[in-house]
Order: sequence, then structure tokens, then C-alpha cells
Amino acid sequence: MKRRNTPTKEAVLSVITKAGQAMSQDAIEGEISIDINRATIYRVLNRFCEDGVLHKVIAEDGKQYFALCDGCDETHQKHQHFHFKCTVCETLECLPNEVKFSIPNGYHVEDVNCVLTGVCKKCS
Amino acid sequence: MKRRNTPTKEAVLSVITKAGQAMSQDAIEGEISIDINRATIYRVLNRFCEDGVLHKVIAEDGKQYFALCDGCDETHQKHQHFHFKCTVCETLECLPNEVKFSIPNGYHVEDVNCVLTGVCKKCS
DNA sequence: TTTTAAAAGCGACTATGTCGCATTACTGGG
DNA sequence: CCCAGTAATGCGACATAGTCGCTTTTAAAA
Ligand SMILES: [Mn+2]
Ligand SMILES: [Mn+2]
Ligand SMILES: [Zn+2]
Ligand SMILES: [Zn+2]
Repeated sequence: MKRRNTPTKEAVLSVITKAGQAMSQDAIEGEISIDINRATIYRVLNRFCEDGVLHKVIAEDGKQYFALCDGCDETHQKHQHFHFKCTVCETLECLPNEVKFSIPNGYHVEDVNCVLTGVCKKCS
Repeated sequence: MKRRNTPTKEAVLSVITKAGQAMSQDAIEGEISIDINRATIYRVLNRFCEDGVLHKVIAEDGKQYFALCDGCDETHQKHQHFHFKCTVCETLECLPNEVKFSIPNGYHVEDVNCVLTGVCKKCS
């Protein structure tokens, strides 16, 4: 199960890094120079998530967006921050603001997905 | 644009009310006694959302779940509460806990979608 | 260089959700 | 009560997102 370095991995990661924001599969495919199969892109993205390189956010359009992780590894993930999806420029960005919550006794939270939708600073 | 009363509306609302939790279209169609077209169910659900009867939540599976509103009307909506999706029993419920956040200047939030995923009290 | 298993390509497939259009059936006004 | 107007439904088609099985390719260890 050891990972290999491939041009596809590099290309995908480079596009997301350059964008500086979360991206969906189709956005990545649109920005990427080489031609990569859709299924392959998804597999690359999901592997990056497993490895703590990216994290996945589900927006209000029901689509998956992938963003760079900051300080995660395979065991410790800290994605409990808000995300903002702009309805004008369509971008989804990670906000620094941490999600704080308390839940009823007996509940065990494994994952947090918080997305605020509206108009971003640039588009206001 | 005045709404009419139809058996479909009644059936859909009754199923959701009886369930006491958020439901997806396919769950509703599965629970309902009469046979209703899929597109119709979505239209009914979306109309209920417009009218402040239901609210829509996007879970981590990317699907839309519809839950009864508590104290909303067409103009004032207060859905800034957390939701919990259990990975075992698959149910999605509204939590009483309010979502509190602060965002950078210049951002305008129009909608909030916060879902915690994990194992619920019953399934623990 | 050989080996081997991870990764990529391809096609098929499964949802999920929406839309246009023809038909049905509430409902308010007479 | 009846009719006209129009909201709501059924149906089919469609678009998109994401996954899966299988074959082929290729990175990298031996
Ligand atoms: Mn993030
Ligand atoms: Mn809710
Ligand atoms: Zn914007
Ligand atoms: Zn449960």
C-alpha cells in the first residue's frame, strides 16, 4: 500500500496549491494541463485525503470540494473550521474560525462539515 | 401563486412529521403509502422549504435531507443549528445547539449548513 | 533488468436532482 | 353547483457527480 509518485499526483496537487482555495473535480480537470481521467482524479484526491494532504468539504450544492490541509497527518486531523462558499464567484475557501459545539451526552462526533454560503469579500 | 391542498402534500408532511427526523426523498418515497412521482416529491419538498415549513440540510453524503422547521416563516428563518448524521442508523436529526461563528469583514452569510457526523446516542 | 503491485485508463453503472411538457384536479367566482 | 384558470402531478428525458470492475501501464524495489 505504499504510495508512488506519479505525474498525475503532482499535477493535481500543483493545481490546488496554485488556486489557493478548495476545488472540485471538474474545476481541477479544467485547470490541469495534461489530460487525466475523471475516475483517476477522484482516486488521487481521495488518496490525498487518506494521507492527510487534503480534506474534503461538502458544499450546499452537494458537491465535494478538496482543500489543502494545514497541519494534519494520517492520525490527527483538525478540520474543525468553517468554510465559506461564495454564490457569486463560486469559490469555496477555508476560514480560520474554529467550529465550536457541544452535543448531547452519548453522541460521538467523527467528522465536522460546516459551510457558510453567501457573498465573499471580493464580490461584495 | 397561491398554494393548493393536495393529497401529496399531506402525505409527504405526515411521513416527515411521524418520522420525527430529517428525511431524504428516497426515504420519504419508501415510507409513503400512496405512489408519488419522484420529481413531484422534490417539488413538494422545495415548496415547503420556500414556505418555511421545512428546511433543507446537505449531509456528508451530498444528499438533501428535509426537516420540519420550528418557528420559521417565509421571511424569518432560523436554521442556524447543528445537525447530526449517524453513520450507523443513517438518521439525520436537528440538534438544539445553535451555530455561532464570526467571519472576516466584508463577508455576507446567507445560509448555514453544519452537519456533525458520527454515532448517535441510540447506536452507541 | 526483472518483478510486482500501485496507479491510470476506460467504460459502464448508479444515484440524485432538475426540467419541459402534457394532463389532472384544486378552488374561487359566478 | 359549475366552470375557468392555474397550481400541481406524471412522465420522460436529461445532466451531473461519483464509483467500480477490469485491463493496461508504469514506478520503484530487488
Ligand atoms: Mn478547510
Ligand atoms: Mn435542522
Ligand atoms: Zn466571491
Ligand atoms: Zn444512530
